[in-house]
Amino acid sequence: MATGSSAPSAPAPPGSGEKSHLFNFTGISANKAGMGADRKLVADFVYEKSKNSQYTQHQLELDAKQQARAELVAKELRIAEARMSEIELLSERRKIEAELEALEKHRDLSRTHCVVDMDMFYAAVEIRDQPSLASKPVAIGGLGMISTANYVARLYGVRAAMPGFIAVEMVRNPAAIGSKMPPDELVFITPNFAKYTQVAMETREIFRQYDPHFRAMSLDEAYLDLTDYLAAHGVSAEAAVQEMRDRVKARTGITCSAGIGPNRMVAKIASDERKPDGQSQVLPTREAVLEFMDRLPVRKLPGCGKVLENQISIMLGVQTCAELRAAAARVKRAFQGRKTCSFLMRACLGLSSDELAEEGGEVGNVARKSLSCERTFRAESEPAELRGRLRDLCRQVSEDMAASVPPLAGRVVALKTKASSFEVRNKQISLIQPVGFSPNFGKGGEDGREHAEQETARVTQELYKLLEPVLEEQFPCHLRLMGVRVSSFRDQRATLDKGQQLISFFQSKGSEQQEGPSAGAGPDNLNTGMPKPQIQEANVIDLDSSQEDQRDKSRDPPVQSQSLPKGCLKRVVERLASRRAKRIRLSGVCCPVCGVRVPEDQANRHVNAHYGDQ
Amino acid sequence: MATGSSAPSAPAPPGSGEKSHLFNFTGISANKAGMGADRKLVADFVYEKSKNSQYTQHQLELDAKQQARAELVAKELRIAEARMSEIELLSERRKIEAELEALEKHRDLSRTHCVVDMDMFYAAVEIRDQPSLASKPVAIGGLGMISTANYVARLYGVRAAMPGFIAVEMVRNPAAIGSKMPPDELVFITPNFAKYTQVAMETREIFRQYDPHFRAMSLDEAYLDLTDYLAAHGVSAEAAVQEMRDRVKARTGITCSAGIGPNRMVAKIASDERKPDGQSQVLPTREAVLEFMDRLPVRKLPGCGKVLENQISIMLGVQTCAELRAAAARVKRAFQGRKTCSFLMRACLGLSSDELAEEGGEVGNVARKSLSCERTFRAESEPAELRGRLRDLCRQVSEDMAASVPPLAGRVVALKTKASSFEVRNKQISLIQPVGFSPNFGKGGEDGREHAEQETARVTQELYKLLEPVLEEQFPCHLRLMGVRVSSFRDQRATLDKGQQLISFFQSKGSEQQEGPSAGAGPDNLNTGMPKPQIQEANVIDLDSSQEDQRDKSRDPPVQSQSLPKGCLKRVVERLASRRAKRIRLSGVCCPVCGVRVPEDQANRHVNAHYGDQ
DNA sequence: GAGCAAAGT
DNA sequence: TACTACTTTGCTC
DNA sequence: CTCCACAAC
DNA sequence: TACTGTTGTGGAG
Ligand SMILES: Nc1ncnc2c1ncn2[C@H]1C[C@H](O)[C@@H](COP(=O)(O)OP(=O)(O)OP(=O)(O)O)O1
Ligand SMILES: Nc1ncnc2c1ncn2[C@H]1C[C@H](O)[C@@H](COP(=O)(O)OP(=O)(O)OP(=O)(O)O)O1
Ligand SMILES: [Mg+2]
Ligand SMILES: [Mg+2]
Ligand SMILES: [Mg+2]
Ligand SMILES: [Mg+2]
Repeated sequence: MATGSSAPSAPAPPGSGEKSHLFNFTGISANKAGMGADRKLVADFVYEKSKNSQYTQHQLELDAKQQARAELVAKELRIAEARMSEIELLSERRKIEAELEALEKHRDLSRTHCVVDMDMFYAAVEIRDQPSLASKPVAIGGLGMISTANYVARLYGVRAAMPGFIAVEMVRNPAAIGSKMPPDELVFITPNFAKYTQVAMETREIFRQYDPHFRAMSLDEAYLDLTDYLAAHGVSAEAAVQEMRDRVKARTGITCSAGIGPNRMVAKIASDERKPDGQSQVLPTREAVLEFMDRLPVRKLPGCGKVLENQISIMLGVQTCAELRAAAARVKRAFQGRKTCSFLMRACLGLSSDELAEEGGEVGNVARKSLSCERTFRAESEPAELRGRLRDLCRQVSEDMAASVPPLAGRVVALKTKASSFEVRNKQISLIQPVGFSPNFGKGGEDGREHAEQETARVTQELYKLLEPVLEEQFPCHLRLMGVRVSSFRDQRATLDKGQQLISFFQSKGSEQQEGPSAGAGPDNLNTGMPKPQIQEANVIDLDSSQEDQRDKSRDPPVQSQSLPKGCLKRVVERLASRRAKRIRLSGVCCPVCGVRVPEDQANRHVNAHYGDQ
Repeated sequence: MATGSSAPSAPAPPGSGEKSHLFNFTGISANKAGMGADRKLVADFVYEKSKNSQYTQHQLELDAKQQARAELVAKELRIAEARMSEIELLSERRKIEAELEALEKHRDLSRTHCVVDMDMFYAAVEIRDQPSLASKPVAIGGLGMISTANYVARLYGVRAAMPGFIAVEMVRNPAAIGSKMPPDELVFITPNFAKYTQVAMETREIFRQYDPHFRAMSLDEAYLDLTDYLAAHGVSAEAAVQEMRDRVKARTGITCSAGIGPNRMVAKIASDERKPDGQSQVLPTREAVLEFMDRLPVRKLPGCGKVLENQISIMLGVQTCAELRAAAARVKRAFQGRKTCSFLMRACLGLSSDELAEEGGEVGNVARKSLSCERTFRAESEPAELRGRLRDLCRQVSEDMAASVPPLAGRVVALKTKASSFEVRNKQISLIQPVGFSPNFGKGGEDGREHAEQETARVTQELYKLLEPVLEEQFPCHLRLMGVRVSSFRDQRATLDKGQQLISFFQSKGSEQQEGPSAGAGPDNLNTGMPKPQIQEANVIDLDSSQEDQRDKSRDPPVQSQSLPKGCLKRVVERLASRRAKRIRLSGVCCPVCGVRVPEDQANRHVNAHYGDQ
């Protein structure tokens, strides 16, 4: 099925009438698309709607680069394979089989994992609060960007991460994208993050009863190890999960879907199988797992995004996990030396890690590693204007650092810029002395408020003084985005809102890393494009693994939400947060973003404040 | 038509089955109600829905007090009249007629005033941006409170200042309030103040071309003196206003209505006559004006709210302006010594002031006299919690003061509280040295950001230190609202978002004030309830008037918006604002709330920030 | 001047 | 669960 | 360590 | 007019 024929090494000519086949893979790919609208037609539609935009121009360049690399590797692979003798091929095959068997030995089918994921989460909350919307196409977001859409809108091809103005046209003209829906008007709802957080906290109360150590991956998604619960209660996983989902629905009025499997990755993928309000189980046998995996498009593997999917397709001619497994030898050759290699090998066998490496944070919470704030705006050249925005970002970051528990101080500060051409740059500064707050900051109880604000102003200023010269270097420039980021925290303990990065979450440690450079090592950073780690159970193979400490595998209480815009609103709340944080005795709920306890009636406002204005 | 029979001096028994007739006048009264729903049924419905709430309990107490006072005065009036001899009556009548004639002499019909008021403003903007809402009942606000509603919703009885949860039920059950609309679901939209401000600024660009000195009374309302324009262009008022309205519609996509009359009050009332997308003119003849006024319910007079309306009804048995004029003698007796007296006398003759007393602010802008921030929350007793909220309010006020141009400093600081019983208290502190910012604050240009933030923190702290003890005095308490206000500004020049208070706007100076106590002076503060000033043209009678300087009557450029919630969001924006304010050279638009220039793409966010989160 | 209530958006 | 936010004015004590 | 790109929600 | 915001990871230089 490999395509890779005419490879335009230069950026595809924009506006050259026919759309670039490259842009194609930027659009909606095999994965979640489905339902009502034709993937290709949607991609075409989106492309047509923004053919001549800066955004598209930039995307085309990225795509072309990826495509060229993929095709080059594909070519090299073909050449290398052509060169290989039968003996070499046989030996390789045997080696691969041995490796797969080795992996197989560590397959753990003894535990029962479950992934719960709310259905069309933001949209569901809004529709719950305004049921008359249920029958209409609804998008959460605005004309600029959509965060999610209800299933009606999805029938028109509307998706998360789709610009709203395009979605509008799709709903008005369903025929153009192969949808049989009648023309309609897309209803937009500005996100109300506070509400979603509130709902999320309610769901987590329930999850906790099935696994006190569950991990929340985002506001709408949780990972549970049900093994102990099932043993203790003597119920089937199916029944327990059904009950849990019923309780979520009863408590929040919102449906969720769940996947049950012998490890988190399988459970995660399974959670998507019966998506709206359903659950599905992959039985804990090797056969069931492999059968389940085999029919999956590789894109379904968490960590396999559109770029890797395209690489696999172009380089290996592979679409499904079954094909991937069959092509294990080529995978090795194509991705050798990269984590992607063992990731793919393990993933297509349905293997993943089950441990909860609670690196850092509180009692098992995941430690935050960076904190940032960025904003898109109408492209701007005026230095004074840009400086003003930079200062706003610094203040925001400062306030967020102050509101963290414990307050943060970091040794790396970075400025992110995006030009009106969509070109992104990051410039970072490493410091000897961290910038930020002392660990005792915020302990001032009733008083010390003034001190807190002065400190925040101080950190704002320090960040600004550090980054303003960095910005200065960019002039003249025409920017549409700036962002400020702090990392390398002095104190590891600050908990993050979400639990780990899901990929390494599935893979824990172990990597593929250089087994010696191989075929795929194309020019420059060819083959670069994908970072996916590997799967890795509690008992993992770990070929290389020059990793850190392993610590106790105790699972831990969740509490958190998800990476969300911390926008303007955040401020008000943030302050409330930092203040509230000082007297935990107060009633209220824990904000999953900043971990701070806020009074219930403030919860909405509070969490909203973590998000952007827009 | 006088009612006043059974006068329950004690608060009406709550939940005593039948609703109190007192609560009746708390509800929607004669004025704008109309359309689709039966006033009384709506009032009943609302009452039934919240019969036993703290809110209603509190309202009933207020109503009972007013009702008792009104009935007492009515009784005294009746007694006094019964005592009067025929001669006394005749002499009084002659005196009154002389007074009316005196007022009449100063009637000015030479100028052409116009009031433009956007139709269902907030709702119109939202519907413009989502036209599919046009046919549905839409409310701006939430379950707690509605700011406005579209005309569809109004057919169900939904109104501004109505709690959302009641509106929901009205739309679901239209029959209950005498509406013939089919049951439906009310669509709620969270206000997006930034957008409304943007639209308002666009309308004002147009208004300015018809009267460079026009006054903006709110985001959606402007007062123009068209005299010069009409003379210069030789067009009729009707044509000019029609053209202006067309331009507003073309520019903003939103309709407005307008009233044309010989003075502002008449124009204002007229603007409501053909409300959706219409205009009406009251010709500049005494006869036309009187005919227009005569048929008006007194409630239509701006400044005559539900309490005064009720007083007039109970005390005078008067409903319309015609009756009011005929009852001039009783008006005098009932309201003598109060500004209400001359207000009513002048108003029912269709007289009002035309001058623009630009007291204070910039070149003709209206000077702000106070600045405040208040928040409602779930009733709370915990001192620590309340202190935290107090500090937030102080910070908000501090930031607003900093963002004002020029930055503010005030000599009076006040704490407002509302108990869970809805009882409101205000406690103020007068200072020798004003608290706030030096007039040069914010001149720091590119640098001085840090200083600005430290100063803001300083003022926050000063406000808090002043008010925290005041709060302390209230403990123990159970509060549902707190507010912080600063007034008595050192510097008069800070411009306000709206132009004058519309009542005194109609009356300029002149007052009725004590001509010696008369009949109505009941017990305590009987007769208290109404503040309305009088009407008063450029050539006004002004019986007493121990007023201040008169200054030049030059009209002045408007620029501003309206009193809006400055809520949490405000913060982010506010800061942007204050910063931006320092370099006015930048492109962008002027924020009507804080007067600051912000880049266009930030306008929405900016203005939104002035408003509450909710 | 302090405090409350009414009024407007 | 759920009755606003902001500003000005009038009046009383 | 710096920077970019990719991935996820 | 209008293509996000936050965090983490992998890989290359
Ligand atoms: N690209 C994005 N940008 C911003 N927010 C996002 C994005 N994708 C998802 N979100 C937010 C909105 C979603 O409701 C929420 C959960 O994401 P996700 O579970 O992937 O989809 P979903 O819950 O909306 O629908 P589904 O029914 O497919 O799960 O996270
Ligand atoms: N009680 C209130 N509380 C908060 N905001 C209000 C209130 N009343 C009005 N507003 C806001 C929302 C309105 O759209 C805007 C203008 O008010 P107004 O002109 O009186 O009504 P409207 O423009 O919504 O309808 P219309 O003028 O067509 O009767 O001010
Ligand atoms: Mg989901
Ligand atoms: Mg999810
Ligand atoms: Mg209006
Ligand atoms: Mg108005």
